[in-house]
Amino acid sequence: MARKPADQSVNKMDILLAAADVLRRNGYEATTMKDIAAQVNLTAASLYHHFKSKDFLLLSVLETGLQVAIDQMERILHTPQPCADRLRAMITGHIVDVTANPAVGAAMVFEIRSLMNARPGIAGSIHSDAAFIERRDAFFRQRDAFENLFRRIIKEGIAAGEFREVDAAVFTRAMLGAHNWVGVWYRPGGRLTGQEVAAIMADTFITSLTGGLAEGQPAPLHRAQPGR
Amino acid sequence: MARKPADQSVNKMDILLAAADVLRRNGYEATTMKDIAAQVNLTAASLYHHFKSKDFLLLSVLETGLQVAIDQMERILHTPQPCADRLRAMITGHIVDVTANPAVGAAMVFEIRSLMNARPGIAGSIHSDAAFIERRDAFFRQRDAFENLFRRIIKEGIAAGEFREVDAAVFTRAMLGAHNWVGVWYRPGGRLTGQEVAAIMADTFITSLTGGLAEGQPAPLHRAQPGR
DNA sequence: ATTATAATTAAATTCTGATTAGATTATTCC
DNA sequence: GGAATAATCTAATCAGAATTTAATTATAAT
Repeated sequence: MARKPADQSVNKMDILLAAADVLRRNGYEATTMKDIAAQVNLTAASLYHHFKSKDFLLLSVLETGLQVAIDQMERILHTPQPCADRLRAMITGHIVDVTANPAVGAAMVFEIRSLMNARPGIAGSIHSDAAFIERRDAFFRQRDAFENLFRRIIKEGIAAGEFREVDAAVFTRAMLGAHNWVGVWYRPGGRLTGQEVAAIMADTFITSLTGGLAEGQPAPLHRAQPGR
Repeated sequence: MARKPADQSVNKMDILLAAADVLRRNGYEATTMKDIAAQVNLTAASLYHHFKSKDFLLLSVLETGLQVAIDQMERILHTPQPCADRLRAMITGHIVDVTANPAVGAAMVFEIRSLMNARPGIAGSIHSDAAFIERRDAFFRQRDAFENLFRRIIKEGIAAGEFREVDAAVFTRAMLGAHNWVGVWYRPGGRLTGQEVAAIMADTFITSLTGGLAEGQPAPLHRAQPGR
């Protein structure tokens, strides 16, 4: 046919990564197409060759980030280890992802709402586009599925007697809130690596579930000295 | 002097609450002065009688929300109870606040970045206003102070032997991430009340620190059955 | 009642930013 | 080399939004 990805051309993935980065800094509404374009040495108009609209671009960023995370979790989940070990792997996997690419991680936290509000017809987005709504809803289903992966293994661990009885829904959200927040405060090159942060966080939640008594990494416990 | 708060007039606090609500739904950039004004039956122009600019309005929303939280924490903190009990009170206090007013809670999560980016001179905000920068920086100092309240009591608990040794910085952020996230998913009238959510969350983190062995609420623990 | 001022408004101003239209340039296939 | 198409650009278009200005209305104190 014609022109291939060459020197001056960028592909969609380049744009998505650049967009994620700009989004992390500025947020969806404050990010202009020009900002994103500048990041990959294009003009705003050029972006419309790759994406139908700003909304679709955002959606693509989020879809990509989420899919990576889900794939990884699924892989871990179907492993024949104790629940605690699998959960530990899931937590560290997720957090390492987030620290490796804080832009996407932060977008996942902050831009969800913009996506929800990208209502067709309503001032702002002009998508009478059923296509958009459909893809957006699919994204939200995926996100729920992601949350469910965690919820499920917690329930499994409780059923197996590995974990104490907790409210799986709230516990899961506490975890995911903590994970998501990492994308906000984590800075590469700081005191801790992504791996280290991940290990600490996993320890935090696994200890909460097992009381620090079960298998897994050692979780040194000072016996409480009642009464301060 | 003249006109007092009467029928048609609204006071600043009315506007702040309304603004928090609109902000939660739309986010800072997507929220127009008109949106906020409509919420209190005013026109956009009227808001400028009460607030110097949109940035100042946002800042006021956040300041108010944070101050409420800090006051409450301080009160709890200077109580002569074991660290675990004080921490529990702090967690539940914070989360009940968030669930009682998810708008402010969510703003605290989502709008922080808009506030950071409200740079004077830079396209968008026109504050060459040193006043704005000063107040904004003061806000960030307050936010750090808030985080420190939690960090401090964790360290105190570790020193007292009540808590196991954790990385206080990361643990604190895990907690606050979980708390903040509540403002995002919590819906009044759902399965759980704010109090219930708060209790579960407090339990989650305190158990992680004490191994469920110390004082405090009972944290039933199924002995792990090693090897699934 | 008069006056001073607080609260509000409608209308104008000015900018920014998403999106479109119409070329232009580069690349591959024949 | 020519045809077809991809990738990009420049220059409009167009709407929405923050802020300003210049009135207008209401209230309290004198």
